[in-house]
Amino acid sequence: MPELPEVETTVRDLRRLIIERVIADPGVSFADWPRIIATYSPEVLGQLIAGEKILALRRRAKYILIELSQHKHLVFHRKMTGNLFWREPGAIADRYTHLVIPFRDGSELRFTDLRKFGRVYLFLNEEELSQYLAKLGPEPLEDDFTEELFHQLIASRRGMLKPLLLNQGLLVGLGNIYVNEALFVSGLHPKRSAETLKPEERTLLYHAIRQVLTTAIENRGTTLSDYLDGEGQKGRNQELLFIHNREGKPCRNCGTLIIKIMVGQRGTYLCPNCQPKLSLAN
DNA sequence: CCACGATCCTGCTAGC
DNA sequence: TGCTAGCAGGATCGTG
Repeated sequence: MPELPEVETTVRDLRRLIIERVIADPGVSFADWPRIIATYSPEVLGQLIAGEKILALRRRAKYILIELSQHKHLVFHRKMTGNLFWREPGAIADRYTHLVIPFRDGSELRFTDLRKFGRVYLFLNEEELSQYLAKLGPEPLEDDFTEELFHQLIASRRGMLKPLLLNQGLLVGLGNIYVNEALFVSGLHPKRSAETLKPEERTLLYHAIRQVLTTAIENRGTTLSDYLDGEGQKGRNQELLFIHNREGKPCRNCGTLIIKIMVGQRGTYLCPNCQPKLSLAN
């Protein structure tokens, strides 16, 4: 579930909440599903992070990067239903908690995940970290993600737009919700082959992607059912979605009823009027 | 390069 | 009401 805006919101929250806190010894106080920890056993992870101070938090793609000393990094990916939040000392238990990292002050970092797809990694140095992240494409909201770069990335791709934009090797951060939204905003059909786009259509898509992500961050992310921010609170972008999860409802632009189809095995919402199958001028 | 299916899990709900 | 098939913010791997 969490896509770029949700991960960004969580990172900003946790930055305020856990930087400077020191991890207790041992560094793992609860772990009931060892597979959640991808790189070590719960015991070894607990030893490796014990006594470490939280120095910085960053987001890369949909990963939350927590920097410790000597460039050690705790890295979380929440996949579909994972959440990461900070709790005060003595806070009541959260459902679906599978990993707890205690701080010396008694507060906790809790990783919850209904479906158990989420993962946590510990990388011991910059080298290990960057090697793991090397597979990822550029960040769509960074300054170096120029319109020119986007044109280059997709101009000669023959795949359908929808699965292409979900590919984190091409560009990162988009998931099912925001791809659906961005294609609607740019008036493009999800099954259009990227190579059939005219330059002006690629430009529309470029700006739609950035607009949709930026707006969602301003609204603290989209909570359809499971997503919670760094304090365990819901986002509010779900009220502003144009088409995602709005099958049978009127398009906010033209009133045509929104339909749902499957594209690349993912539920795909679109307005048949605003997103015609072929380009308008052919 | 591209499409498709299976896989990792649990919970909810549409449809019978 | 009760059951069950299918789907849900992701990503990876194998096949053709």
